[in-house]
Amino acid sequence: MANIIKTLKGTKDILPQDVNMWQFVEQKAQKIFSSYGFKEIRTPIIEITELFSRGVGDTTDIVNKEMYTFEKSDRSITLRPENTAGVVRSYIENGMSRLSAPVKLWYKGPMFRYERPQAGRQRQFHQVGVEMFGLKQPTADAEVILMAVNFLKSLGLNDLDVEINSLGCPNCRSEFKEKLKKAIKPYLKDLCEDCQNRFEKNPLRLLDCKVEDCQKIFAKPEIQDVLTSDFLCEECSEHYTELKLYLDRMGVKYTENKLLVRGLDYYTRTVFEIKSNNLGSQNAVCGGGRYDGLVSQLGGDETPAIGFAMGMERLISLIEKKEPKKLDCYIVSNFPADTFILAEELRSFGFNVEFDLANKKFAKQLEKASKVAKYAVILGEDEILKHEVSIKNLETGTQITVRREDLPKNIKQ
RNA sequence: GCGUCUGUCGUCAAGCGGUUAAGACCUCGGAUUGUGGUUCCGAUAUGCAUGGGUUCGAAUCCCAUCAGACGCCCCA
Repeated sequence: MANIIKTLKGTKDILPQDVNMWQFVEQKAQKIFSSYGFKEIRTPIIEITELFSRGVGDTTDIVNKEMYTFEKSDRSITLRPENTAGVVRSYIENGMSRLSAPVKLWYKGPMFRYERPQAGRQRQFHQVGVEMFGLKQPTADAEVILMAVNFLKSLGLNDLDVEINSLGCPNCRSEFKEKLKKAIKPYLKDLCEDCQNRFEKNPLRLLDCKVEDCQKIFAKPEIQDVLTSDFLCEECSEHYTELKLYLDRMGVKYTENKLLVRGLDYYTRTVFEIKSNNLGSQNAVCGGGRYDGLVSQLGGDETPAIGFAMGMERLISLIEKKEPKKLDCYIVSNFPADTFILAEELRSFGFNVEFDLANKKFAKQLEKASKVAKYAVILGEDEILKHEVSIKNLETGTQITVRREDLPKNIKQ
């Protein structure tokens, strides 16, 4: 056992006994997102590195220190750390701006980030997400948030907190950033190391620092005044107000969190996050927002867009474990040639069927059947001669013998 | 990249310087060559993450490495 090969750090096998949970989430995603007119898209897992440095943002941790990047044929290639950039690339490359707006897309698949694993965080992890292109109206924001909430409800997750905020547009946001920096600057040297970094890189992130001394400084009135000031320009403010109106009318419960700042550079105006109290410190199951500047930044026409991503591992850890399904039938017989034929017949009716390929004893076969199947179909010498089969319901123990052609209608799927 | 804790069979574990390395589950075989899920027997770690060290003696103590869990940063 010493030299067996193991999965890489931060990666996991999804074993057969857990696959049904994944399928459950994927099927719900397919069903709910389709019901809003979203179409699935599958983009490559590897992309040119530039896509992410330009799309996700040079200053983000994701691009700076978390990407799996390698050189191949003089090109720098990267395993996707998220999928918005890839979907935007595809939208532009395939001329989807010529389709009638909105263009609604959803995806699922693995993402890769070189990080230290912890609860709810893997190096290879999986997301389901959606992107909607071409609509600047807050109705789009409302539909996307509503759909996220309904998707989570369909998984049986009802007690999650939805938080929303508006970051404003590039104009009003940069004004706000300057004001904030001006207010904090006098105290800069007293802040923790992380905060000092954030001050330059992303001043909005300063707000959620957990260090007590930093919090004390941020609590000062002159900083609080800036924080609570309404910095949104008229248009952004209207957009945000209208979104809240729709959410209220739809009965979506949310809290406004002025400190909510998504970590990726591309977000504008609406940002939102959906959190659970049962996940440990990585408590967001969903994060998303509007990114009106990204399509043009990646070389497409000016196109407003909004989307979200959810972490599948986090979702699955919150939903109740489901028992894997049993086989419909296990055929018990010591006549393999006849059993092959019977098994194929049953399979053609849509049943899941297995039988013993090792010619084990009758009792052993029945024991196996009771563990893996709902029915044991017994095909012995007597049955073969009379052109019959015996069907044993393994839960109730009752057994009947029927003519062979009547077998399918005596099995409940 | 930093911090804390943890690594004994496929799984869950006892052991805490001298044991033949408990036990349970799973798996396999038998009691039981056409009737299972109950029961009863039996099999399955020359091995304690890996590599060094301390010791007469190490799964037990020390160091390093690797891996896992959780937290920080950041994010889904």
